[in-house]
Amino acid sequence: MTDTRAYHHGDLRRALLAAALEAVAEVGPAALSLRDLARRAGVSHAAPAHHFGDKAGLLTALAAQGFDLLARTLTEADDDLLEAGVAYVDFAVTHRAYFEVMFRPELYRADDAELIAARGRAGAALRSGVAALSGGGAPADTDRDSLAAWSIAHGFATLWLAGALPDRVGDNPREAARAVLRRLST
Amino acid sequence: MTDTRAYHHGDLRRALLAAALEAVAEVGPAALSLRDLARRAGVSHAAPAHHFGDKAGLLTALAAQGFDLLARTLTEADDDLLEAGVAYVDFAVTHRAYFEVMFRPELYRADDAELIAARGRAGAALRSGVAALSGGGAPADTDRDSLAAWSIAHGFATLWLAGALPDRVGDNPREAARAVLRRLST
DNA sequence: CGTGAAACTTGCCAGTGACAAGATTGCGCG
DNA sequence: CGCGCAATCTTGTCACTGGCAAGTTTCACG
Repeated sequence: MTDTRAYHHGDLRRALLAAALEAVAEVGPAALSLRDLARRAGVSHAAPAHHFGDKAGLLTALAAQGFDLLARTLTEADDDLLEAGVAYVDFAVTHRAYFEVMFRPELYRADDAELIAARGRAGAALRSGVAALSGGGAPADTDRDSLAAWSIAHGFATLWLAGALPDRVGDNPREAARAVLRRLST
Repeated sequence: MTDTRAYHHGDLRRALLAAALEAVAEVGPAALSLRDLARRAGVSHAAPAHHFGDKAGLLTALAAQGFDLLARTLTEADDDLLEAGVAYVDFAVTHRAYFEVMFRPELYRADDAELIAARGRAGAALRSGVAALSGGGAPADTDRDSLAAWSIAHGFATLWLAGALPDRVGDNPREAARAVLRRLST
């Protein structure tokens, strides 16, 4: 337990990102306060700016981490498209804070190199899953299929997080998602 | 042209909502500033509070208007499920400001009566469209089908708005949506 | 006409993001 | 070993925001 010393926190960047993840989960990405993060990490109110420049910089780092994690998650379930979709929804629910930042590009620097790379990896994982399933169809078909698969998984996840779905869908996101996602593959 | 007079604007509530719609389109719902709205309407910084209580109150009114508009839009294309889906996506793109507020319940009062009513109307329009198409199936099937249809349309719309879709989908949302939504009905 | 309520204003406070300038520390290089 | 320099962090400040309180103006209705 390396507790907080004066000056040279040692791992401030990571500590701030961890605090940011908590804070986003509590109040959402837009209401995030840099000064609150600083308090949580036990540093002064201007310390975060040194590591991330500004709020957008911090959220950019968070989004990149999120896309990276999503890419790894999707790669694991790559052989089964239905399970990849379920994994996508599960990711959104389990790592809600990441997910909420990732798809709100107006809050971060969408032209960040590291972020673009991580997002590309996630997209590739998705597309390869679709290609594996649809077999040797034309690339244009794969394009449309992956767009459809992504749309339905993303839509369900988003609606779930927004609490917009009717009560009858239950409280088990994986199960509910599986039932809905199945509609695509028939 | 009833220009702004001192005291008793006459139609401040409506003027503020209109200004809010513009402002949301420009900076997003989270970055909305009540004081900016007041300036746009030519009133003092505390005038909005009188009509809406606080920021959440104003966004509640906006969201309710949005759900009402969506319900009417969906009702028009009710007989054709595919076209209803296209209309949903089109609504999101055309009335982006409404759409972005509607599905961010943490920003407004989700228990508002008027809002719940409007949202119910939109949901009913969606469900009736699905029921009409799937014919005399079991209600449980209709449930799942409408969830799937809603998910794919909502997902595509959300991804489109977030700028997350690859460039190859083009710049015509209706056309692109139609291609993707077709995957569901086959 | 006049009175009470509705609509709007001015004034204030705590909190926030961003910036500037200063203090402290550790690391590399002689 | 020690010294200078750059990275890290702090303190101080400014403009802006949301929300509240109290005062002012206007309208509606008896």
